[in-house]
Amino acid sequence: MTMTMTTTMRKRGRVQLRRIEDKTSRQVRFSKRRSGLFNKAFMLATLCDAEVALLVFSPAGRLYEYSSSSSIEETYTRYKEFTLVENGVNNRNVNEDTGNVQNNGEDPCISNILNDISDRCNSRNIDQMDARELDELKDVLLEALKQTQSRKVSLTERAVGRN
Amino acid sequence: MTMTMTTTMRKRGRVQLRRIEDKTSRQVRFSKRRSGLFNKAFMLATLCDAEVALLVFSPAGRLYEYSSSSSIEETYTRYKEFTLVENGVNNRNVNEDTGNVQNNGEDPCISNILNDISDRCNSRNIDQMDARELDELKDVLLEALKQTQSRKVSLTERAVGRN
DNA sequence: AGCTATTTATAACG
DNA sequence: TCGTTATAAATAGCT
Repeated sequence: MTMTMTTTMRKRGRVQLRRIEDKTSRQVRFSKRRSGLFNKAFMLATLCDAEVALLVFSPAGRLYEYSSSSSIEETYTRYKEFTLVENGVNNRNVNEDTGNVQNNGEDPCISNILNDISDRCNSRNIDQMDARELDELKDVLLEALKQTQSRKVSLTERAVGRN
Repeated sequence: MTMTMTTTMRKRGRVQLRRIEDKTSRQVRFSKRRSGLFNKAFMLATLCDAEVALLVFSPAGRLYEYSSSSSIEETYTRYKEFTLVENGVNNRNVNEDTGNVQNNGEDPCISNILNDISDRCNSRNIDQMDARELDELKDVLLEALKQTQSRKVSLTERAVGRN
C-alpha cells in the first residue's frame, strides 16, 4: 500500500446537496461532473436506444451540448410538438370551422411585427444601427420567428389530426 | 452474510457499449439509468451553479425532461442565440479600416433580406401561408437574425478593442 | 419493486 | 489540467 493517510481525512462523508461556495473547487467539480453527466447521457442513448438532448452552460457561460440524434434542434422540435399535443387543444387558437389561427390578444399580431421589420428595413441600413437598435431588431425577428414556428406546428398538427 | 452465490456468476465484467438487444432488459435498464442521469443533471446544476436542460425520449416515445432554469424553452433560446453569435463571429465580414460590414458574396446582404421579409409581409398574412412558405420565411428570419447578431458582436468588439 | 456484488464516478490530494 | 486512490454512488443481475 502506498497509502499515506495524513491527519486530515479525505472524504468527510456524502456529498452535500448545495452550491459549492469555493470558486476553484466549484470549477474543478463542474469539469468532472460534466464529463460524467455527458458520458451517462451517451450511455443511456446507446444502451437503451433513447433519444437524448443535453444542454449545459457553465457558470462562466461556456456551452456544452450532446445530442444522440442528428441535432439538438431536431429533439427540441419533437419536444415542442409533443408538449403542444399533450397540452392540447386548449391553448391552441385554431378556429375549428375555418382552420385559421386566431389572435388571442397576448401575442403581438404577426403582421404588425412584419410591418415593424419592414419599417426598420426602409428607414435605415443595418450598418448604421447602434447597439440598442440592433437589440430591438433582434427582438422583433425572434418574435416573428417564434410565431412562424408556432404557426408551422399548428399546421402540422391539423394535418396529422384530420387525415 | 446471506449471500448465496450460485454457479452462475452475476456480473460478467464491464458494460458493453452497444444497444441492449433483450427488450425487457432494455426497458428495465432504461428506467434505472434514466433516474440516474436526471439525478446527475440535478446535482451538476445544484452543486456547480450550471444551467442544465435535458430531454429524453424513451424507445416507447415517452418524454422525460429536466430544466434547472425556469423552462426548457429558456435554455434552448439561450442556446440558439449563443450558437448564432458563435457562427456569426466566424462569418463576419468586417473591413478593418472602415469598420463596415462588407458583402463578400456568400451571405445575402442584410438589406436584401429585410426587403424580402418586407415583401412577404405586404403580400399576405402568416395565417394564409402554407408549410413551404413558412419554412422560407423562417429561413430569411434566421438569416436576418444571424446577421443582426453578427453586427452586434463586431460593434461590441470594436468598442472593447479601441477604447 | 428490493437486494447486493461489482463497476463506475468522483472528492481530496499531489 | 492531469494522475492517484479511498470512498461514495450507480447499477446489472436476481428475486
